[in-house]
Amino acid sequence: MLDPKIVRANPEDIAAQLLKKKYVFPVETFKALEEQRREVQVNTENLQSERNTQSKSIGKAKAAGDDIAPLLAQVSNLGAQLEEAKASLVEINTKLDDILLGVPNLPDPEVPEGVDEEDNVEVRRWGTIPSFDFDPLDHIELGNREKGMDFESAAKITGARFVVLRGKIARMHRALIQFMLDTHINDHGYEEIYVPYMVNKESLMGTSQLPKFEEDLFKVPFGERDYYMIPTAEVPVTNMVRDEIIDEADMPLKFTAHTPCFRSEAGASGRDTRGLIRQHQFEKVEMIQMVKPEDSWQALEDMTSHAENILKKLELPYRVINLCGGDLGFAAAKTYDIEVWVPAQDKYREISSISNTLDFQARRMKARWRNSQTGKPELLHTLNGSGLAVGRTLVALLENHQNADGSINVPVALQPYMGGLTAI
RNA sequence: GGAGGGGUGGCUGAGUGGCCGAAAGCACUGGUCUUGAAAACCAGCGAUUCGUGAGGAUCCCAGGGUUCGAAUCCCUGCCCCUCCGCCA
Repeated sequence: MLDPKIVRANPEDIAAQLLKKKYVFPVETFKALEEQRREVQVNTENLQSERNTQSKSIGKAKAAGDDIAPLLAQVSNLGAQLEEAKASLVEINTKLDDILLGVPNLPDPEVPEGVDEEDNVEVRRWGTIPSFDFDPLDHIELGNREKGMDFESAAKITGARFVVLRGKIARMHRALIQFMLDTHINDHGYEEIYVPYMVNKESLMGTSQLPKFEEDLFKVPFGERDYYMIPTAEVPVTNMVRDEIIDEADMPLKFTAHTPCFRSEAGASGRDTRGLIRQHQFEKVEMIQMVKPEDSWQALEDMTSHAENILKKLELPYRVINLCGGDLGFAAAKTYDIEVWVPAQDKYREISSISNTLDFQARRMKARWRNSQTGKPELLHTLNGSGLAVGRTLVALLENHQNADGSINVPVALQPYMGGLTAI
């Protein structure tokens, strides 16, 4: 959520900045509501103040043994007025909250102008795109060898956009997870964390998947309320600091977690229907940092390099792009996507997304740290990034490292996790 | 699933329907003392919000209710703890 104080002070300016994200902020509605709010709030607080003093004097009179009947008569209609005022204040505040909760984060000035992925700006490339002296297969064909990748069974067991992995492919999938976690823990200084795969509404509000993007989530009814399957580890891990005040000495918090991710892909029917690219359930190793505000931009660069490092070790060619305003996510002020080369599609595909949300999520979550300079709690900054999406990494690995006979070379860094195998 | 006990400031922990935004301790900040530090002593120290300011409002798990007045009484939910049962 944006700082309501800043929005109030300059609604036009905020609206102009949000335009870069292709979001139209309802300036006039907001201003009108704000004006009403101010008026009704002052009135309500005056009534409350009046009631408080009256009640206090009743208490004193009673203690002194005086007759309180006339005093009671004085306050008799105060209650009804107050109730009315409170009710309309709640109504106005609800409307204002609805607006503010639906407003995306402001894009950073460094974010390029643009509408969609066409306008994203490439920052750098790494690696050499492989050239094959045979007809390379796609990951589905490669996975079919020895029934390593079985979409039919998954469709029977569950439905479309699920997969069954078997044998060496399943092992490689697991090896990738272990490799990524170990690298983040040992080389990049993250703490491993295991978290629930279902979360409550409050957590999703905190990281801002709710209230706007409920249709992207799998909901699980439980008793009187609902749980939701996590769409990313960002949700449970970031919410660790919800309603907390972190000691400055404990900053920054750097967590890495492996979790499955569940997405309804509601708006993507017909896209990437074949193969492992877009599934309802996929594994991801996530990096999360909670940092002091002055450190968050450096943290974004660090996290991006951490994700890149995984790809380098796996010998997979990639490029880093700076997302344009129109392609930027709801909570992000700036996002780097990392795209890996997918030979069968003859293009780069997203395999990681690293975002700085500044204090946007922290404000929703009331996640703060105690500034030792001021002694006061202040909002911290949260960042999240994939390091990496495991299913897509498997795709890239199979396709980029394939041989003419359909075997797959195992990159050196991954071999210890594959029992020393150099190829499968 | 059954039976009990709890949820109070950064932490621990008192709290009678009005004198409670809340005792006390710890932690923290400033000062005295000290070559410096520790200890001791003195002082300060919750958050959010409205207002230029004085000051006002709100917050004692959450949401309702009773009352002129609720941290305190009642109801519902959530969470935690103890015992019993069941169980990966």
